[in-house]
Order: sequence, then C-alpha cells, then structure tokens
Amino acid sequence: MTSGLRERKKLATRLALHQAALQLVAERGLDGVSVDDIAARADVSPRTFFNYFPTKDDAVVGIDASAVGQAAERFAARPAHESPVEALRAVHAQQATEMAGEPETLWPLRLRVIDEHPVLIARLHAVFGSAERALAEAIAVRTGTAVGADVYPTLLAAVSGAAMRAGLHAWLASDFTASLPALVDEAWDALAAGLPAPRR
Amino acid sequence: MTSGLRERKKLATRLALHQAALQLVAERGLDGVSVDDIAARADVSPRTFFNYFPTKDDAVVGIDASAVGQAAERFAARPAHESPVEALRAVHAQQATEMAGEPETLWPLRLRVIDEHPVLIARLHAVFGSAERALAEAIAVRTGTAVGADVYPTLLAAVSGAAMRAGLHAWLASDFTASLPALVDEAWDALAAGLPAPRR
DNA sequence: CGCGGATCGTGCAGTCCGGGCAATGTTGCG
DNA sequence: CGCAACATTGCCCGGACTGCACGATCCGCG
Repeated sequence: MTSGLRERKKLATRLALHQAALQLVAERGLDGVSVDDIAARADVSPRTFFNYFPTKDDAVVGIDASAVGQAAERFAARPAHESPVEALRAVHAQQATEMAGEPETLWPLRLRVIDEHPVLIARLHAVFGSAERALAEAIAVRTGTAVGADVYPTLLAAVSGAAMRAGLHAWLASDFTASLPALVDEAWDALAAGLPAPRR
Repeated sequence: MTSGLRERKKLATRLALHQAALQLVAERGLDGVSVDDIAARADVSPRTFFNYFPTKDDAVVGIDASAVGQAAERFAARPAHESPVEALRAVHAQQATEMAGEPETLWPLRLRVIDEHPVLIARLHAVFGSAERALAEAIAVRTGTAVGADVYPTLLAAVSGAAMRAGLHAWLASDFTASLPALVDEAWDALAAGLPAPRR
C-alpha cells in the first residue's frame, strides 16, 4: 500500500516543497518568495513544482485534496445510532488529536504563516469549503434528505468547518499552549447549547 | 454624500465591469474570458480594470470590501438588550431581504456563475471570511470578551457566515423560487435549537 | 469665472504565474 | 534483462498583475 520507492519519493518531495514554501514565506513574506525560490530550496526544477501544487499558495497551505475528503469518510463510518452532531464531534476530536500530535512544529508554523497573509487565509477557507461540500453530501445521506431539499446538510457541514476553524484560531491565539481537542470540544458545547451568550 | 459626478461615474463603471464579467463568464466559462475581454465590454482600457478590482475573480464575484464590514456595523448598532444570536438574526433578515430585492437577476446570476466554478466558490468563501473577522471583533465587544481569549466570538461569527451561505445555497437549489429570508431564518432556527437531526 | 490640486484613465514595459508539449531519465513488472 | 509506465525537466507561451509616467477630467477656492 504505502510501499514502492516511487510513492515514498513523491511524498518526500511534496513535503520538501511544502516545508520549503513555509520556511521561505515565514522569512520573507509571501510576496518575497517566488515559485523558483521554493523549487530551488527543495532541489527540484521550477517546472516540477507544478506537478505537485497547482499554485504557490497551495504549496504554502500544503493540504492536499485527498485529506479533504477524509472528514466526510470518517463521518460516514461512524455508528448509525449517533446523531449527526455526535458523529461530527467524534470525528473532530480524532482529527484535532492527530493535528496536535504531528511533527510538532508543522501545524503551528502553518497557522502562524497563514494567519499573517489574508490571501492564505482565503485559501484555507477554500480548502475547508470543499471539504464541507463533501461532508454535506454525507450528512444528507445519514439524515435521509437531499442536499438541495433541506438547509440542514449544508448548514451542519458549514458549521462543522466553523467549529474547527474557531478551535484552530483559539489554539493559535493561545500560542499553542492550550489543547486543541479541548478547544474544539468547547466550540461544540456552545453549538449544542444553541450558542447562548457566554456569561462573564 | 452620494453627489458628485465623479462618484457616480465610478460606481457606474464598477457595476459595468462586474456585469460584463458576469455575463461573459456565464457565456464562455471562467477560462474563456480574459481581463481584456471584460474591459472591452465595459468600454474601459484593460489597465483601468485593475483600478476597480484587484483580480479577475473578484470582478466576477463583485462584492467590495466596503460591503463586507457592513454586517459588523449593523450588528454593533442593534439594541443592547438583544442576545448576540438575536441581533445576528435580525441583521441577516435585513440583508437577505435586500439581496432578494435587488435588480432581480443580479444575485441569481452571480450565484449560478459562482456555483459553477470552484475557484469562485473559494473567492466567495474568502469574502465571507474577512467579513467574519470583522464580525468576531464586534461580537467580542458585545459579550465583553476578547477575540483571542474565548472561542465564542470567532465561533459565532463563523457560524453566522455558515447560516448565510446555507441559505444562499438552498436558494440556488430551489432555482430562486423559495424565499431567501425564510431560508436563512430556517437555518437560524436549527442553530438556536442546537442543530438536532431533522425529523423525516 | 478661472485656476491650482487632486483624482482618474490610459499606455508601456516588465515580472511572475501556470500550463502544454516533447525529450530524457528512472522505476517497477514480467 | 527489457519493456512499459511514470516522473523530471526544459522550452515556450499566453495571461494576470504592477510600477511608472503622462494627459484628461473634476472639484473647491479665491
């Protein structure tokens, strides 16, 4: 499955490009970095860059389309007795744990860099957006409706993105001292309660 | 305030460019249209195009940054006794009514064109995203917290975007036969109830 | 009325993004 | 070992977008 020298090499160069992009942008800012620079640091030709990422911005954000559908798949695999919200909470809990546990500095660096460049924030929103469309489909299946027929699937999918983004944002704001899973869970608490104004 | 020949002309060319972009893309698709084409149909020089929109995509989406802050301002202006959710609902009701009442075909055409091009969906998400950041600030003020300190402001701001997008999507799915304000309101009902699974 | 100052439209030149094509090298399979 | 598949790369091109400089237009003030 994961075997094959070819596969591993591809993954490696992909990661190399992503990290090169991340570092360079952290150093010089988005406009101070060209695709050629990134390719150079990753030791590939500029032309090859585009075999891995369609856009400079995408290389910086570094989230591939395959990871995008993941949420929807995991959601669909949850036990049938769970309500949509319960199932989504569980999926998010798992994802948040994974993200917090990765190579340590990867997500923090990513989020810091993205947060400083509106264009990249937009790109991140876009990635979430396409994940949400897939998710809406899965939600519709679970609730027995169609995406077009009811607001619920689209709404819940978008809301789930909102919860995750809010969690990530709070994580960044805490300078990564807080626990990401706890923050995401907190968001879901508020959602399940109907978003009452927080008492001070 | 609105006076001045200059002001009016600017608004006019801006709208002309937007509509030209919209029509052309509806006819030929996004890649079949160049900035020069759009400028030509709007009767301005290609260079002038960029005085009005930073990007071809932005011209198609056609929502300016000023309109973006609008939601936050209106929210801030709501009576203080309203809860954040109540205030947001009211703002959305007003916006939805306005959008449904505009030059008729403008929003429908916009939404149809955007829906067909993933890049434009992304751009729309981006616009919503920056609106949400402004809104989060306003929510933080109203609830007496800070944006970094609590998940709530970011979350609610993102959720409000989700509600509006879900409403718009359902509106499009109904081929604009349904009432946009009603759809948005329906979304808020679900949110206030904690997003229970819809009964079939 | 008319005269600066500010603002807008425009052309030109240049950089960079991003993609199609074809040659070359590398990997994996029988 | 040899062939087929695929990845890398170079070349080239059109289109997006920017900085600059100049002319035209509009606005406010005397």
